[in-house]
Amino acid sequence: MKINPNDAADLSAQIAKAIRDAIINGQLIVDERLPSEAELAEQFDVSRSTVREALKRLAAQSLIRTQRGAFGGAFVNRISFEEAHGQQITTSTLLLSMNAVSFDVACDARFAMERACAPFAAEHRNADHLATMRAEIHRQSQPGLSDESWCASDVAFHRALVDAADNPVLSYQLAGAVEAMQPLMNIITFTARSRERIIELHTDITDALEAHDSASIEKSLINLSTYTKTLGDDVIAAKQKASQT
Amino acid sequence: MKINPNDAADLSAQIAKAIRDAIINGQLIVDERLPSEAELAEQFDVSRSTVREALKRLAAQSLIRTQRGAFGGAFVNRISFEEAHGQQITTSTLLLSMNAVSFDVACDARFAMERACAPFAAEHRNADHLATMRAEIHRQSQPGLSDESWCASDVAFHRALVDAADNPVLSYQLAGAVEAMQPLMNIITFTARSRERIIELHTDITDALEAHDSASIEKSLINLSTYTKTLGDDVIAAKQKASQT
DNA sequence: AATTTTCATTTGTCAGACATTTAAAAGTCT
DNA sequence: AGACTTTTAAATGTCTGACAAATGAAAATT
Repeated sequence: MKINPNDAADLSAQIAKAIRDAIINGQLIVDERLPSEAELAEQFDVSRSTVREALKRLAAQSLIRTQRGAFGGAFVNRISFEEAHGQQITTSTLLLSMNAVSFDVACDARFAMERACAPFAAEHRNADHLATMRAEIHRQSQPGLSDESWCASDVAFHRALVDAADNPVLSYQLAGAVEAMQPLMNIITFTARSRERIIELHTDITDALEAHDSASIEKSLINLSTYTKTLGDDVIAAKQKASQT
Repeated sequence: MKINPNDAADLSAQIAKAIRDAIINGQLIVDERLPSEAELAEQFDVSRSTVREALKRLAAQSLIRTQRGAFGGAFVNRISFEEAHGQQITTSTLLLSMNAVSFDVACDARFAMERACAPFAAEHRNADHLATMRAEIHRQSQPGLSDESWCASDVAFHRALVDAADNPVLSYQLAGAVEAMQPLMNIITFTARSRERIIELHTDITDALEAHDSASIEKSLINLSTYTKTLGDDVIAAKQKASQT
């Protein structure tokens, strides 16, 4: 593990990169203990503070974890789906909010990916998934539900659909995309009428899932995507009109 | 921006979280300058080293960038698709390699997501995309191509297909998934015979894309997925047989 | 007016100190 | 001997103070 003296970047960034590369290409394996901060400082010929800044960078990416005490230190972390998922949400959420991604583009992406789950979900869904989805539909149909609760239930519904695919990689990718979309979805005001329509589509999806009918799931998801985009466009049009007067 | 005195976590982690939250919920906007390290140290009542460790954590997530000099400091960073993409690859690659994700599961996820692009790609593809894909197919058909070059070309081919969807959110998600899969794909030994078959399927995909025929793209992608899984299973079976003797 | 110099501010790095945590090792008691 | 307590060494966490290096603004000079 060497750092490049010609590199213009900060020393702590260079050291973080060196260690990160060692982890990625397998020179450091899961749960292996890194040398102590003092040893690393000596190896890289920098101060302990600089090493610490490098380690904090790696910790922020969940690449290492640290433990205090005599036999503690920094250990290569086995990154979990949970952690990866959390990071993906942070990154994707900011990416969408900071780069003026249009509602339609985000909506297309989200439902396209969800549609990708349909065949697997149709095959692997079990009673639990169906029960969760029907329970969420029931919650959604209760009058007086706050917009927040509605959205939370919507996420839970789609989450169950994704999980029905029984593929942790898809779940991790999709759940991240769905949650990252939430802030954008919040521009929509869900009227009683639109909720009714969405509940219809949710019911269609659940029925199709129960019938192992992948094609119908996809069809309903396309309808849902189209309808959601309509709602979004209406809000945007209303805003523009309001700003013109 | 406050830190919670009851939180057991490291001070630098708490401070990083406080600033991260402020960025996520919009209290700090893009390109806004954070207080100087000395000021932050005073605000949070910690030492400058602790503040610096917190800032390095945020820098590792591309949430801030720092600049030296009189009017420098830490600025809220507009995270780009490039950066987000890079981070996703790092995270996903490690996630797959560290969590014993089976070849089949990863393969299913990858091709399912790619299939999600098909309808959009069929609609938005232009001559450039087709040209890129045909050029990669041509490269793939050259004899004596090294395994590395073959894989690189394969990635470029699929990247072009994804980009044809003309949806940056999909591109960012998909390109990450495809690249993260590469290390797993490397277990496969691409014989001349298997390359021939894959080139056939690539040609089918490109032809269907040219014809705006989304359904055929999806069909070919399913075939490609199935075939790739067969190749993977063969390798795994061969390994098991070898280890038994 | 253009150029150069000075200067204040800020991040990057270093050195050394002490606090805190932790598990092993040593000691003590029954 | 075995269970419990104390000690101890090693590691991270935090703080202080210092200096280097970069950088843009302001002042001085040509």
